[in-house]
Amino acid sequence: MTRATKTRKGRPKSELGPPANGNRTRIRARNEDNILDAALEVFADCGFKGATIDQIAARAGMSKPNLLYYFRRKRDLYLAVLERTLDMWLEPLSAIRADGDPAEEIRAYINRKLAFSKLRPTASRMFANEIIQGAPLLGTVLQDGLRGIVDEKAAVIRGWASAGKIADVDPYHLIFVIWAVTQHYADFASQVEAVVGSGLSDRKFFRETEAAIDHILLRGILPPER
Amino acid sequence: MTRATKTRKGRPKSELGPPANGNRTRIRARNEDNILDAALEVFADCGFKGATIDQIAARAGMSKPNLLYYFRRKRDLYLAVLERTLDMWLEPLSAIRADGDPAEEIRAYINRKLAFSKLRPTASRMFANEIIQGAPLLGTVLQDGLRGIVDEKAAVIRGWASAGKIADVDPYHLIFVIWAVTQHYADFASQVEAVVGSGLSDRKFFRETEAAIDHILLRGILPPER
DNA sequence: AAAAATATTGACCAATCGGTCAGGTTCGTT
DNA sequence: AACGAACCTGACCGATTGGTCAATATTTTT
Repeated sequence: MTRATKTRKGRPKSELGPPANGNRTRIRARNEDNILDAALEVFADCGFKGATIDQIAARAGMSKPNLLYYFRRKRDLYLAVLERTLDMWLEPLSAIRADGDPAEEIRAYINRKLAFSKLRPTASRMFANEIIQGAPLLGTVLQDGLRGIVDEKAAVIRGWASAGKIADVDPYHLIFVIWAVTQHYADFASQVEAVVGSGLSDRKFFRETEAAIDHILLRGILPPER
Repeated sequence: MTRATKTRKGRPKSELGPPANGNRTRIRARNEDNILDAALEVFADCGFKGATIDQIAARAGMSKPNLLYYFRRKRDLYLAVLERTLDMWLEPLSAIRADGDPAEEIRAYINRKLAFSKLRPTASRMFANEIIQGAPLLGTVLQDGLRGIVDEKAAVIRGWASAGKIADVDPYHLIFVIWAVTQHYADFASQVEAVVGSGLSDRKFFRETEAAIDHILLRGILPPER
């Protein structure tokens, strides 16, 4: 109340989050990006409840009310971060081509998924956090979209198995195994690091990991000939 | 202040948590058990920060101050739950025998680990939560104990590989792959359920899972002969 | 330049939560 | 019965935190 107390009011009040006109501002685009980047890190490190808006705002270089100006609720921000990376998470699976060489398609899928774990480990960890706790906030969003793609690709893999081009393994379990293994190196990186002292960001270790996974999943553990 | 305000005081005050004499009471044993059971569920579902003492106390059928009477701090309870299941978590690996048949030892290890995921899925999820967030509270406790056993068993596996009894795969990666796959069905159960509609508690699905994992890890994905 | 829209913040609030405390009840022992 | 130890609870407190609001600063538009 420094001076002047007449008629001014800041805004129409009810909807001050989104932009009035349809398209977004330069400043808005930049800030939303910074916020989403910061939120990804903090949510991955602390989980949904553990993360605080203050923490994210500080990391994004702004005040808490300013962050809330762009994302009205913590949950909104959380879901925005997940949606932003969902496509990247699903892309490797989508890229499987039914008309390619089966063994090579699967090997390429494994390697793409591992590359994602290397490139976006925090995104992987954030998904892991959410799913471990039963996907309470992501809910059906992920699962509906997921099931369709998985069913589709499982059919492709089953076709390969029926044609004798790959071993006769259940396609769903094959997909689960690939998910499990490739994501393990991102989600449980702290454990891997504790045991062997390296992570996927180490180029040499990445190549070794890739080779070992490819070998085990494609050729198995049993000796080459008996 | 109903009446009588003379000399009585409840307790010596400073140490009222632990029992005065060495051994524990019947009531204490029962309550601690209930609390640890309840805490495991809640911590697995919500993570450390997300879980509340009230929630755990309610699930254990007692008041919050009463729970705090047995476990003075939330962190104490958290660590107690982890320690209580750590042995079960490590046991399958410890049970690997250097003088057994290599392929059978590894297959048995895989199956023991999967059985743990079936029997104690919440324990697995609680460990997963902790490790994903960098094991901030478990810290070196798990990792020190872990590394020793892993190094030991990795040496055993390496010996088998050198002797040509199994394929020449890096033993550490082999262990990571087995961890990843077997724990996946507990930690990401909600995702598995969303895709195929079943979990390890379904006997038929459990047998299928066991068979698929054994097949992929032992024999690989490539067709049996070319 | 002035008005309008957008961006930013300090101060504040209500709810939640970890933990304390004084006192009361039950249990085991003699 | 009685006495101390163990067990239990309602009430409370301080700190944290998600979210609001009025007011101000900055940018964009006319």
